[in-house]
Order: sequence, then C-alpha cells, then structure tokens
Amino acid sequence: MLTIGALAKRTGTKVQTIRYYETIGLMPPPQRTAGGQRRYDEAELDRLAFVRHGRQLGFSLEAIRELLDLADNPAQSCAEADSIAQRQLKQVEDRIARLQVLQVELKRMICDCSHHSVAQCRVLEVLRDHSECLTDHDNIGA
Amino acid sequence: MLTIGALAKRTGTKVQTIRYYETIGLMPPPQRTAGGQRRYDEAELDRLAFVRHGRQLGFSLEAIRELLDLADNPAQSCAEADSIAQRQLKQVEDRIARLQVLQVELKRMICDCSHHSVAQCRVLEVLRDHSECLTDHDNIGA
DNA sequence: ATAGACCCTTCAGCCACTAGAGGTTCAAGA
DNA sequence: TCTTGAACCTCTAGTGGCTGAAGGGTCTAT
Repeated sequence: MLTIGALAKRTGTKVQTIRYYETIGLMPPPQRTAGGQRRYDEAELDRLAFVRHGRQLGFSLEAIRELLDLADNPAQSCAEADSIAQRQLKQVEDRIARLQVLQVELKRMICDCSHHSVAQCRVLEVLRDHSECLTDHDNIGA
Repeated sequence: MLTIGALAKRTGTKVQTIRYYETIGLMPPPQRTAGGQRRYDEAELDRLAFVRHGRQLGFSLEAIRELLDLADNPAQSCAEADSIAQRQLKQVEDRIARLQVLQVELKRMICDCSHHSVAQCRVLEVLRDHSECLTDHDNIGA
C-alpha cells in the first residue's frame, strides 16, 4: 500500500494535485488508515499514470475523463478514442503553426534591434505598428 | 471620442477585457461622460493595440507592462526590450519543440488504431503503458 | 515517549480573461 | 419631446489546472 507521497513520487505528480484529482472525481476516493490517511494500490497507480501521461500529451482533464470511461468499458469500438486523439492532434498542429508565425516575427524584431536607444527600438516599434499586426484577432491565448 | 464598444471593435478586443485591463492598471482610467460612460482617444487606442499585439505574440501581461514602461521612457537603451523579446522567443521555441514531440506520439497512436475494439485500442494502450511515457515529467501545462 | 517526517482539511491565489445579473445612459427616429 | 432599444455601467462568480499556506493530526523509528 502506497502513501500519497509515495504515489506522488512514482508518478511525478504533486501531492496536492492527486487530492485535487480526487475532489473533481478523476481519481476514486482511496482506502484510508484508521487515522484518516490515504492508501493507494497498484490499480490506482495505473489510473494516475494514465491521467498524467494524457496530460503530458496535452489532453484536457475532460478528454482524459472520456478516455478513462472508454477504458472502463472495453466492449465498444475504439472509434471514439480515436476521434479524441484526432481532435488533440489537430489542436497540437494548430498551435505549432501559430507559434511558428510568432517565432518568425520575434526573430525579425530581435535581429534588427542592437542596442540603439528605445526611441528607434524595433521591438517596441513592431508592437506599436498596426500595419505589421497579425491579422488573426481571435485565438490569442491558446 | 470612442465608446468602449467602438474601441473593442477596432482592436479586436472584448469590452470586458478592456475593463479588465483598466482594473489591473494596464490601461489608464479614461475620461467619462456625465452619465459615467467611458470615452477613449487615439492615444488610448494605440496603447490597447500595443497590448493586444503583444498578447498575440505570446507576451504575458507582465512582460507587456514592462515594455509599456520602456516605451514611456524612451531615453534608455533598448537592451532591456531586446532581452524581453529574447526570453519570449526562447519560450516560443521551447513550446514548439515540445509540441512537435507530442505531435509525433499522437500520430503514432492514431495511425495504428483503426476501429478495432477498445480492448486493443492503441490510443488507450499508449496512455496506459508506462514504458512509452515521455521522460519529461515537468513542464506539463505550458 | 518523543521527534520529525509526513499527512489531513480548508481556503485563497495564480493567469487572463469570460459570463451573467440587474440596472442606467445614450442617440436616433416618430 | 418622448420612446425605444442598443449599448453602457458595476459587481460577482466562474473557467482550467493546479499551487501554496495555515493550522493542525498521524505514523514510524529510535
């Protein structure tokens, strides 16, 4: 039986995060000692590893929840798991594309700016200039 | 004089976001009509455009705040603006690299999984399997 | 028996917004 | 001048995915 700290160490998770997963119902309530401390078994370690690996791949907790449901009912077709992964891949590819646009623009900003005064600083100029704005006004934060 | 709605439209920002920027001190408190509505001029439009462009380039609001301070004091060297942009470029490049790793792994998951039953589903299998875990346990969320 | 490493709950905070409730003001048309 | 209704106002709460801290309790080795 693992303490929460041991489980945390073995999965590369913080203790608080494991408790957080429990409060949102992603991890089941584990056994407790007489004194009220959590004790975990191998099945729970597997489940947490699944969750963490999904997070590393960029899946949202909601997507992971769906995948866990699928894994719990293995009789169905895997088409749904496939489509969740497809959605995720598309998101990742979109993000890469957008970041590459930014990369180009940042490089252009930087290489033109070599320690002149702020007044002619290319970095600030580019940020100020509307005409050099990216046209995509949406989807900022992702 | 622009209403907040007009300003929002011209900068591709939501009205609430502009008010939010004001509460956190990123935008100055604007003039008000007798009835208490906000009215903006061109200088404020420029400032907001600067902020939004910075956001599109992935700068944090804190970084943008620093850049605005620099822009307000144009006598100094631009070395600092440069280094903010350098930091930002490095972050962007890190993100791209990590996303490309995920992209490869997701593609591998998907192309091996063509509508078999969940029991042999590659998507779920990959998520379950420790040995195929990414080694990088940190830096999940970014 | 005691030390101290670990665990518990609860609450607040992070970032960058976004949404909604419930009310007020403005500008254009009749 | 009056009325309509779109746009504005403040305030509060919620999002996702955690993280940190306060103020305690428990477990285990010595």
